[in-house]
Amino acid sequence: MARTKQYNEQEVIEKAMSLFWRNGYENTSVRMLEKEMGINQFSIYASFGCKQGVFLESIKSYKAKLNIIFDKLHKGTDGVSDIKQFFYDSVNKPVEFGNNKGCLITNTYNEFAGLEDQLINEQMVDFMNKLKEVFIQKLRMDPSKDEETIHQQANYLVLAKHGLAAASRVNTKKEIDDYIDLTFKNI
Amino acid sequence: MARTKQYNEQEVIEKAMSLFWRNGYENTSVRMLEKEMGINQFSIYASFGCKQGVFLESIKSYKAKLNIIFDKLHKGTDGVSDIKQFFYDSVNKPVEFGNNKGCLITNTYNEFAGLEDQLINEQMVDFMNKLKEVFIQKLRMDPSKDEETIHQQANYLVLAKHGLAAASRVNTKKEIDDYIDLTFKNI
DNA sequence: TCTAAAACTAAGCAATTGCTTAGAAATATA
DNA sequence: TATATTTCTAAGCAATTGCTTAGTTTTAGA
Repeated sequence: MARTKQYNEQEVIEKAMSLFWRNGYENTSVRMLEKEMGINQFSIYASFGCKQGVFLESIKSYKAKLNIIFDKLHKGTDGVSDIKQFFYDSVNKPVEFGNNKGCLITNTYNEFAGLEDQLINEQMVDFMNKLKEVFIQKLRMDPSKDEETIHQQANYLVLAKHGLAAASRVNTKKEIDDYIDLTFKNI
Repeated sequence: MARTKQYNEQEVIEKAMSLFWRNGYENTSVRMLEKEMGINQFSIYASFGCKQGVFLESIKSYKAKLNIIFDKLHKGTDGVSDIKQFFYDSVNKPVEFGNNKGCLITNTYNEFAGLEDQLINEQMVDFMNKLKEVFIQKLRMDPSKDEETIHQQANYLVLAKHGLAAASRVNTKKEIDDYIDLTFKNI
């Protein structure tokens, strides 16, 4: 009945994600997206509605990638040391898929922290809660910890993970490793 | 010989600082600065050269304010517990001077982490190094710590401080306090 | 009191932003 | 093969960006 799409939406979102990851949301223009995604603005808007639509899809795609290390954490049976391994994975895996620095989610969290974008904030809070829940589940594996300690430590770890992601954009590997090591000395 | 300035440069920079602190650099336009500073664009450019000039002066002004708690840390004689108090001060004092969230330096650090702005990066690195130095000095007060431990812990604390500032923009007081407490548990 | 120099106002500059649209090109079905 | 329908190209939209400038107002010193 009509002409066929010349691009694959998942493929072009992957490219958009990489660009957003490198530059942040505001510093990525639709013209830059055009070039990176290899399709015209018309196609971008036809497929994703608006710039924010492209971004939200990019985040979804990123989360899907993250699920690899997230699942690993979920399935682990070693409690705290699984969380520690998750910290290491978080700073190492991103290098594997795209060589971009930091974490797209955390970068976004920081970029939008002051502003009040409901859609984006939802994505962030959702992610943070999910993270905290898994941490709690892992911490509960240690029977010596009471519930209050567990929640306190979970709070601590979520913020530490957040700080780690921010640090991984600029700090050296040694600084990062020192940080992770000492973080878990407190647990 | 000529007309006198109708504004005080330090006063208007104070207002600019508050605006940058709330919105970040990119999300603050020169039109917004006009309104907040209460002076015309001509005056802004005459006094500070360019938008970035206003920003750099704002950062200087912020650092000066920060010196109050920085000096307190410097003069302290209790080593690690001075650092811990500095962490508490860092999240409480900002509320006193302007009720803005987080830390302007850290916000800037995050906003410019990906980009490569030399002038701004200089300011950031300078601040981080200064911070690390004081931490090292305080850690050395404990004679049981060897130099390697001191440097490792200093690295850790700088990153923790950074994460804390980011967290203080969005997290609750309890989460923040949990974080500080655990951060110093094993230092 | 006059005047030269600085401070001000307000309009305007080109470039960039996110987004739209008119029209040409392609193609699955009738 | 013909056509209806979608995809694509490329130009253009108003709004906003950082910054400039022509022209007016103010004021310290001659």
